[in-house]
Amino acid sequence: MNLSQIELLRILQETNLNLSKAAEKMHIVQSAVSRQLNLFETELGSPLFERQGKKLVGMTALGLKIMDEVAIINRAKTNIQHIAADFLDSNKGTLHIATTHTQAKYFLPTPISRFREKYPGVSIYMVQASPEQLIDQLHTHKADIAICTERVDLVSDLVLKTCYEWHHALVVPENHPLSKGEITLKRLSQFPILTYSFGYTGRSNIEVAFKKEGLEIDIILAAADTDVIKTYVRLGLGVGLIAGMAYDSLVDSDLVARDLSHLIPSSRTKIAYLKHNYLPLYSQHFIDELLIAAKEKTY
Amino acid sequence: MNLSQIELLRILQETNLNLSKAAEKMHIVQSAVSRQLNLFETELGSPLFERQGKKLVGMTALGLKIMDEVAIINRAKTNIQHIAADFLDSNKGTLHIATTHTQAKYFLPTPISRFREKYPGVSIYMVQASPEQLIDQLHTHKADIAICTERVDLVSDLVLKTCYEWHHALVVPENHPLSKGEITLKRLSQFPILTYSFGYTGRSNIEVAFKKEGLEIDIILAAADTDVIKTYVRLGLGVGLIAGMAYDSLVDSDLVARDLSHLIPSSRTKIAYLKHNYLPLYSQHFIDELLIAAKEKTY
DNA sequence: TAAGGTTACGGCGATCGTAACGATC
DNA sequence: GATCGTTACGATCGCCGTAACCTTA
Repeated sequence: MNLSQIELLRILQETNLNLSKAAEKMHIVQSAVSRQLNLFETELGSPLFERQGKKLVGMTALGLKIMDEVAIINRAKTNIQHIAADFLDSNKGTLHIATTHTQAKYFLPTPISRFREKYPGVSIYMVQASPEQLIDQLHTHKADIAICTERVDLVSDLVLKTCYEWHHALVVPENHPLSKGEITLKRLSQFPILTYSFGYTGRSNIEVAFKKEGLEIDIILAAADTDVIKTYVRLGLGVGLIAGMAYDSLVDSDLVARDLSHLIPSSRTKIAYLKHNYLPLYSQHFIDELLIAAKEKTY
Repeated sequence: MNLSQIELLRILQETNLNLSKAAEKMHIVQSAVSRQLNLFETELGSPLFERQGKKLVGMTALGLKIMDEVAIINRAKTNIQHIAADFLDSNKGTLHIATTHTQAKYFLPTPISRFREKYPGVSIYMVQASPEQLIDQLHTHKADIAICTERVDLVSDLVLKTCYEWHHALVVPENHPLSKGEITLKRLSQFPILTYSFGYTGRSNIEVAFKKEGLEIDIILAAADTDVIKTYVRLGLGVGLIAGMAYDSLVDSDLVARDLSHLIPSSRTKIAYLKHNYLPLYSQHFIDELLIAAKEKTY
């Protein structure tokens, strides 16, 4: 048994049990991969893969049992490499951040630019994704840290830190009836609403609030992106329900924002990363930076 | 990085950082070990060990950080091998049981002989040890399963199963004053006592019981071994406090046993094994056998 | 016939063993 | 001088790549 055989198993999983593609990923020829797999199987004494003819079509019971351990080994192996690299120069490295549009545009700029000043040697990669995909990005090691609001509570192998709490805001054009007077859910529900797509940026809290009161809402536009919402609010299509931090009093001076914290439950934006993954020192400092930035703002 | 380098690190720990002994354990010459260590250190970019001259005298901060991951990899590696071996022939293998004298003599014979009938291909090794050592036996992989009463609750990386609950018994020669009449702690405390060594077989519960009543006891013999206690009870040195299951009405017919369940809190004998270790099927059946035997008896 | 996998064979490189040397107690 | 570790060098064994071959969609 050796580490490349272990890695091979992982890669085979990623490539739908395709030896040729696995060979490509490992930068060796396909025959070598075939041989290594057979060697490993004969060493263990029984096959790890179901075969139809010569093609791999699935894993045997043994294979499945072993894959857990394989994942553990691969993780620990890269952890060792990361720990060592971090130890060598803790100011150098890469940081892959997965997040949604709202966070990327309205929250992250400050902490990221501060972080860049402290760690000019760290290359930052931003991966924008839908909330559902964020966790997957972590699991597939395409991202080290995910920042988002929805759907992160379910998974158990994540470390979660609450970053900040925020409220929704209503945005309407100036002179819109809702720019004045008391706002209630009932009054809100009488206007066509523009807000986030399902699964995005606290959308579920909006659902909950209206449902509780037994009110139907007419969502005529659901976007992943606050800017799209604002654009159509400006065009008069309806009223916008957006995250509080997404209202910029300078740029959006033609819109009126009104706090909805008394109507819609607050949302929590969270930082998530894999429990068993090594995070370099600078990553931990980045998280600190996020938490500091979060404290400075209130939405 | 390769698996033998990872294993080398583990073995170096076990051998007090002695390269020569590590080489011996790995069945290669010492120079090869030296080279592999240097290769690994240069691959990672910084040393893992503190050196005085050429001798290894400790681990660097990096080395210490990495050892956790090393342990994980080694464990997963042997797990894979065990899983495969188990899959190949689940009726063959070895089972190392660590336990104390009392369990070995009075509890284990039945479940072990039943187990041997079902799994004649499994070689059973019994490792007798003091309760303190038992957990260590698990950690050093000298034992797969530990069975004992004391001091197993502290450690977190163990799976614990309560095997059975038992009470202490008093044993005295026939015609001894305590062979008749009501027994109280106070009355007991007036006789010289023979019982288990500290840390053994529910001894701590005895301490607790007397201390609660503010009674001093005069322990004139503390043994790891019930038979020693009985022997000296027979010689009239004092009264014996032993585990209920250690009284055998056939062999010990010259002694009178009296239940102390109303005086001394009951003890729990537990089965312990490492959380992240693969247990072969037969081991799990052995545990089942233990639990069955436990139910059949009452002490 | 293209795509995926196996088997045979030759060559190269990684790693081992021998051995001589250096250091420390 | 005994113990422990490093370095040099030759030999070996493992693993890769090329290539021919097999099988199935």
